[in-house]
Amino acid sequence: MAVTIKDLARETGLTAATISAYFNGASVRPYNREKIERAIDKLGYIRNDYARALRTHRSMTIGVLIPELSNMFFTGLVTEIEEALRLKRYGLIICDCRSDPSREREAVKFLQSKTVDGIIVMPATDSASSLMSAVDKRLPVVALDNYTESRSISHVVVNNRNAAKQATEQMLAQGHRKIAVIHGDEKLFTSRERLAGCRNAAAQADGVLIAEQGGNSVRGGYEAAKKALCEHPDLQGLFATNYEMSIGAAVALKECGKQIDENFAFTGFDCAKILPVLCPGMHMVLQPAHELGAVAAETLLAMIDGGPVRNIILNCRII
Amino acid sequence: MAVTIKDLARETGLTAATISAYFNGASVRPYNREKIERAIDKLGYIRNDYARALRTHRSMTIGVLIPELSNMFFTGLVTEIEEALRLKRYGLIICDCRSDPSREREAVKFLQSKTVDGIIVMPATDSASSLMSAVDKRLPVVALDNYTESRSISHVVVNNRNAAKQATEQMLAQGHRKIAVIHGDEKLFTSRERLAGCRNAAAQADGVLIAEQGGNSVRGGYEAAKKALCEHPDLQGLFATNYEMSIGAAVALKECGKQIDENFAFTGFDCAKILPVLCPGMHMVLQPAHELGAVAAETLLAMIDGGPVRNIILNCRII
DNA sequence: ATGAAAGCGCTAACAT
DNA sequence: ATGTTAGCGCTTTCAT
Repeated sequence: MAVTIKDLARETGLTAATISAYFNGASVRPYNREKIERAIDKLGYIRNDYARALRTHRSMTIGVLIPELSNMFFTGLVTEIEEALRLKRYGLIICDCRSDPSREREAVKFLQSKTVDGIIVMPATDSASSLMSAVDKRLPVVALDNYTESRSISHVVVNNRNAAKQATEQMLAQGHRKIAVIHGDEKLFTSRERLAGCRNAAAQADGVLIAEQGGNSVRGGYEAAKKALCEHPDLQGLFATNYEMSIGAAVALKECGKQIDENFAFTGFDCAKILPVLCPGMHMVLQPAHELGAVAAETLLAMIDGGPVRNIILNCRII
Repeated sequence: MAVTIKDLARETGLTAATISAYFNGASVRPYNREKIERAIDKLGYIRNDYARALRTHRSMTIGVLIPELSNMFFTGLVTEIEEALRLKRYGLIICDCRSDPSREREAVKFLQSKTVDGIIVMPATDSASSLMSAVDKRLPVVALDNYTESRSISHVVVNNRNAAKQATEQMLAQGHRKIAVIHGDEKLFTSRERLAGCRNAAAQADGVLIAEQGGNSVRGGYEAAKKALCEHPDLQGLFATNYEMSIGAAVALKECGKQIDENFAFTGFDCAKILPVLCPGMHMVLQPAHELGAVAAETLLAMIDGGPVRNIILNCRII
C-alpha cells in the first residue's frame, strides 16, 4: 500500500495533524520541519489528493470535454488549458465526445463522479442540455469556442463573424470580386457565424460569393474547394473557414494549378503550422489559441472561487 | 453539497450499506430496489468515485503521458486508449510532457497524487528514469510506441525496423535505386530503428541511400526533403519516416514539381488522413493505431489485475 | 507548535 | 436482505 501521512507520523514521532499542518503552510518547528522532509524523501511519500478532496471538497482536477481529439485546433486549445492549469496544480480529465451529444452527456456524469471542480467544454452543439446535470448542481462550466444557450455557463469565444467579414473585405478590396467560401455544417455556431460574416462583406462591397459546404475535415475541404474551382473557372479567391478544411482546400488549389497572386487570393483559417508551408503568400485568420485557452482556464478558476458567469469575446488576427 | 449515499438512505428509509449493496450488485428486495432508483432520479445522485477509491484502492482512472498533444499520431493513440478504457468505466488523466523528461517526471508524481491505477506512457526518451517513482511503488506502467530500458514496464510497439526495411525494399524492387530517407532525431528509438531498417534494405539490395535528418515536424520534413531533392537531382525516391515529416516532405515534393510515377516513388508514414489527398499514388507505412491503443489498454488492465509484464510487437501495414 | 478526535462518502466484515 | 460498525487518508476544530 502507498505511503501515508501516518507513516510519516510514525517515522518522525510526530502526529498526523502536524504533518498536515506542514503541508498546508502552518508553522512547524524548523527541527521538525527537517525531520518531516527527510521522512518524505526516505519513504517516497506522495500526497493522496482524493482523500484530501473528500475533506476539502476540492479535487484539484477539472474536466475537459473535447468534440474530437483528432482535431488539431481543439487539441491546441487543450494544450493551452493544460499549461495554464498545471501551474495551479490542477489536473485535467479529458473526454473525447466524438461530436456526439449523448456521449457528451455521459461524459458530464462521468466527470461529476470524479468530483471535478469545474468543466471546460468545447460544445458539439449549441444546445446546453447535455451540460444540465452539471449546471443544476452549480458546478462551474465554461464553454470554449462555441456558444451555448445557457445563461449559467461562461463563454469564451472569438468574434467569428467579424473576423470572417474582415478577411472577406480584404480579399474584395484587393480586387478579388468573385470568391468561394468553403464552410462547414451550418448547424455549428462557428460555421454559421463565419459564413454570415462573409455574406455581410460580400453584400456591402457588391462582391460575388459562392458558398460551398463540405464535411468538417481535410477531405471535406478538398472536395468542396475542388467543386468550387471546377464549377467556377473564373474564381478569383477562396476562403476556407476552418482548420481542417483549409488544408484540404490548399491541396485542391495546388492540384488545380492555381497560383496565389494578384489574380487569385487564398485565405485559410487557423492552420499556422502547415498552411504557410503549403501555400506561401496566402492569408490566414488566426484565432488566438493561447489566449482562448488561458482565458477559459482563468474564467473557470474564478468561477470555482465563487466568481460570476462571464462572456468573453476575443478578436482574431488576420495575417 | 453534493447528494450522497446518506441522502439516498434518508429518502428511502434504508441504510447506507443497503444502498451500497445495490450499487455493487448484491441482492436487494425489488421493492427497495425501486425505491432506491426513484430516489436516485429525484435527488440526482452521482456516486463519488474517490470516496469509493479510498476504500477499494481502485480509483478507476489511469494516467496517460503524451509527448506532444499537438502530434496527431499520438493524439490518435490517445483516442484509441480512451475508447478502450471508457468502456470499462475508466477515466483518463492526460498530461502533455512537451517531450521534456523533467516534465515527465513531474507528471508521474502528479498522477500518483491522483492515485491513478496505472500509467500508459509514450516515452519522450529511452530512459525510464522519470518513471521510476511509479515503478518503485509497483504501479503498473505500459510504454507505448517507444521502448524503455526498464524490465518492470510493459511495452507495446511496432516492428519499426522491419516496416522501414520492407518499405525500402519495395521501392528498390520497383527500380528506384537512389532513395533519400527523411528521418527524425536518432536519439529517438523509433527514428533510429526505422533508419536502421532502411540501411539494411539498401545494403542488401545494393541501393544508394541518402539519410537526411530534420526536426520532428512538418517544417523539419519539408526542409530535409527540399535539401535532399536539391542536392540530388537524380533522386528516384523519397521515404519520410514519421507522420509530421511526411506531410512536410509531400509539400516539398509538390513544390519541386516531382511527379509520383515509375521514375519517382514517395513513401510516407502514418498519415492516412492527409497524405492520400496530397499525393495520390504514393505508398504509406501505417502503424496499427487502433490496435496499439487497444492492446496498451488491455495490457495495463491486465497488469492492474495482477498480470505480468508483457512486451508486444505489432506489425505495420504497407499500402 | 503540537496532539486528540471527529468526519468527508464510501465499502466490507460481521451480526441480525 | 438489511443494519451496525469500523476505517480508507486526509483536514480541521479544539485543547494543551
